[in-house]
Amino acid sequence: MNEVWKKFEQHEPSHSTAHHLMAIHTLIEKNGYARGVDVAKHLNITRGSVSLTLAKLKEKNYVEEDANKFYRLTARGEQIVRSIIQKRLVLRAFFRDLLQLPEAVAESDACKMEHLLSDEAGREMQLFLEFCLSEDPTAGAFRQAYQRFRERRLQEAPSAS
Amino acid sequence: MNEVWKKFEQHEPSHSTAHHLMAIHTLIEKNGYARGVDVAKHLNITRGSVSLTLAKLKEKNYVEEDANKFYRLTARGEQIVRSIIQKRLVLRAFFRDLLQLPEAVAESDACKMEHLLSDEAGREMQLFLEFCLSEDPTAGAFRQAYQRFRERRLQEAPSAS
DNA sequence: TCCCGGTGTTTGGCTCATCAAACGTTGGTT
DNA sequence: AACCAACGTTTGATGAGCCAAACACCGGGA
Repeated sequence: MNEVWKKFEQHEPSHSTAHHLMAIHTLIEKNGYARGVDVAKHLNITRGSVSLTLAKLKEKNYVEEDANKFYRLTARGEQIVRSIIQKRLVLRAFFRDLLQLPEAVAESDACKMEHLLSDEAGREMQLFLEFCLSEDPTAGAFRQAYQRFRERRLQEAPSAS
Repeated sequence: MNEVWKKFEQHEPSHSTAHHLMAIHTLIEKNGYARGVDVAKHLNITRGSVSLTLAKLKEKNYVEEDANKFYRLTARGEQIVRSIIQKRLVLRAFFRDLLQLPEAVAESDACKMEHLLSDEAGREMQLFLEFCLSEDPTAGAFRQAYQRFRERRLQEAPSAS
């Protein structure tokens, strides 16, 4: 009956894959290189685990390593990282700036979902957010009206499910 | 450095757990009962797998079974199901009605994320959606303005990342 | 030169969630 | 009473990801 739910497990990239690729990207941005031990420290897991995981990601053609075991992202890896970064930013902004959730919650929710959001949804969400937070007077009026609506609601029912 | 990302794996409930509980709920709603084989068919997995998984969920006090092996949700299980249903509905409506994504994409994205969204985010999202889709004139104007904004954007750049 | 610290790899083990297949139990038919 | 079909359970296996610990390499002091 239900077929959609199974796609979750096979979802490419997995949460782990996503964060390994993101780690390499971030480390190269920051330090100019990314070795296994750097990835391990960044993700707070062991070198052994990183070694195994990155070997698989190498086979899948997401990452490469040079003669000195320094990791690089392939074009495919870069593409995935770009798409995840876009979704993370959009999700975080949505949660924080539109829904007014605390920074930490916005961050955590965005991190949990960033790799699962479809490309289409990522695009549409960005468009939507762009308009919502724009200087457009309608958008501004909307934000103010929502603000009032929300406060009224929270006063009426401080904790309704 | 990064500590948030690890919460994903330990996230309670897991995707699998969520769908087992949802299956029991749905089947009882529809048929009045839920046996192992019903859950298996509904989730499209084997009876063996269901047997093992539900044994664990019984230990975690999410489900119970009566003398005839008919499953029921405990109060804790019910609570989780309610929270997931709420998030699924909110997410689906957000994707479909606000972002105007195709039904199938909205459904699939909602299913992937429903169990990961925090309660706070679920609540705020529902509030936001309620206002956006309400009869409030400001909300109506906003929807129209966004519609125009979106179409303008899609004409300008039919496929920009 | 010898050794040690930092790094990568390998191995054995663990949990979760799945499968296939064998096995057990039970209730209804004949 | 005998049997079969439906159902639950158990077992051995798989694949992802993780850990700890042992092993392997390599380069820079002393």
